Amino acid sequence: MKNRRVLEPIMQESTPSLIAAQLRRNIADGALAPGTQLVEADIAGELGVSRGPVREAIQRLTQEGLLVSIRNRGVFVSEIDESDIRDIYEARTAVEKAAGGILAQRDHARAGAELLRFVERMDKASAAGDGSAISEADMAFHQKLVELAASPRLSRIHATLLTETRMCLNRLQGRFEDESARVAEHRGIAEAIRDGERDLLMDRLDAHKDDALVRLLSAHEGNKTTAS
Amino acid sequence: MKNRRVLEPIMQESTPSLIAAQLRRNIADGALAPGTQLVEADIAGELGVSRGPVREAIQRLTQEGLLVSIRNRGVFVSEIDESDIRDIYEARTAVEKAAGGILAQRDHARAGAELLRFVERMDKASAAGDGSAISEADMAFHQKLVELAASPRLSRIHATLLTETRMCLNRLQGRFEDESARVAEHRGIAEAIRDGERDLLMDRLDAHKDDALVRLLSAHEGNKTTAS
DNA sequence: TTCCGTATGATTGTTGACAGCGCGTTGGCA
DNA sequence: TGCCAACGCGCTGTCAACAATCATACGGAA
Repeated sequence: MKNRRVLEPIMQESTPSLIAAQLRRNIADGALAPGTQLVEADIAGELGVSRGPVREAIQRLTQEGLLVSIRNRGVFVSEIDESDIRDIYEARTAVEKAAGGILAQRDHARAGAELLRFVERMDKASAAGDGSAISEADMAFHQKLVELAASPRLSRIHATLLTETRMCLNRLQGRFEDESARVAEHRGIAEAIRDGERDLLMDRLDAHKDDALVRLLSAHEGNKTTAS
Repeated sequence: MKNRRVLEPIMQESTPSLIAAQLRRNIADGALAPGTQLVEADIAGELGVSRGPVREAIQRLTQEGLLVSIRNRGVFVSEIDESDIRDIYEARTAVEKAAGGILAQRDHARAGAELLRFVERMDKASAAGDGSAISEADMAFHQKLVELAASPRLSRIHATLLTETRMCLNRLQGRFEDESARVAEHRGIAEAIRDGERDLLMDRLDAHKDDALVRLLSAHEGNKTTAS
């Protein structure tokens, strides 16, 4: 049986996966604010399914750390405090350094070139002044970086951390001052990979983390009053 | 189902958690061999609970990567091939390097001293020729290393990777040749942390990974016939 | 003999209902 | 007025039953 064209993998996503994806998106982009309570029955009714699949989806997000569940009370969207922001970026950088290390010692050139294309996208978005497009390309850059390392576990871990990062970024809401610097950082990372400069890459990834933390934490300080 | 336990510490752990822990232990120590099918109804009957909690526990382990679920077919204990072993150790080392980096720049001395205690335990077990005790202390060392970094996310990720490591180690089953070298490696890592020698620590963690991979992959080669 | 269609059995996916726990509120009492 | 206890409500935890789906085995036709 020979198919000249790929007949579409026709893999229907399971119901809980679909629900989880939808909830995850809503949490990531801030539609569901931190602290919000999610009620299984309400969501089930809203989606037209039973509580079972909803429960399963919620359980999944709980394990990802996006929700916290209190027995016999309810599940709530996780609140993110300053130490969480640090933790997220620490963990994310750890994963990206590992991925970068793998890339630096095989496939430098191709991976670097691929990543530079994402930097171009960021650059265009920056020139157009489209803040959300910059963030989008930013996320895509980091995701691609890890994806290129072809490590299932690193990819899975990173995906989780990336949605948490999105939650962090919602606090900034477009008030970036130095977007050109942000683009330059990514270009530096991509170039270090392209050239196989392992040590330089590690330094730049660490610096990228530190810069992001400075930006986020100062902003967090400013938003403190609205956090209650 | 009624719980007739009287005056236990309080059964605050949820039922699915207990089931998941039990299954996880059985998978980690090889009681449930890779490829084994788990049937919800059977487990439920065996434990005297309904399929609901069992399903939730299975779903949790699936997300951890210990089980693979095929729709309408069943869930099976994950098979681990050579690339998985590499991936597990790559990811685990990434986490431990991050944790080590945090420790090296604050709390060197205390953390190093604490870890050296675990090295002592390994040493004693090695002297006694107790293979499983060595592995136990080995795991405990790595867990403690990450725990000391006080990063919730790194800890959670690491815990998952550690159970997968246990699955890998089941293939060796006590045929270690150079256990003294194994102990020495851990001592070297602990000392590098104690002294705040960041670069040295990173090198030693990488070396530890490479050594483990050599051991495991050669053993894996030998076990290939039993893998069908 | 080989291939296709069908029947059957097993297992997961989904549903609605019931029970238990904790919080908030209300009512009574000092 | 202030405090305590009992009550009710909302929600999750758990359960048993039903539906959907896939793998396998079997039987018949080319």
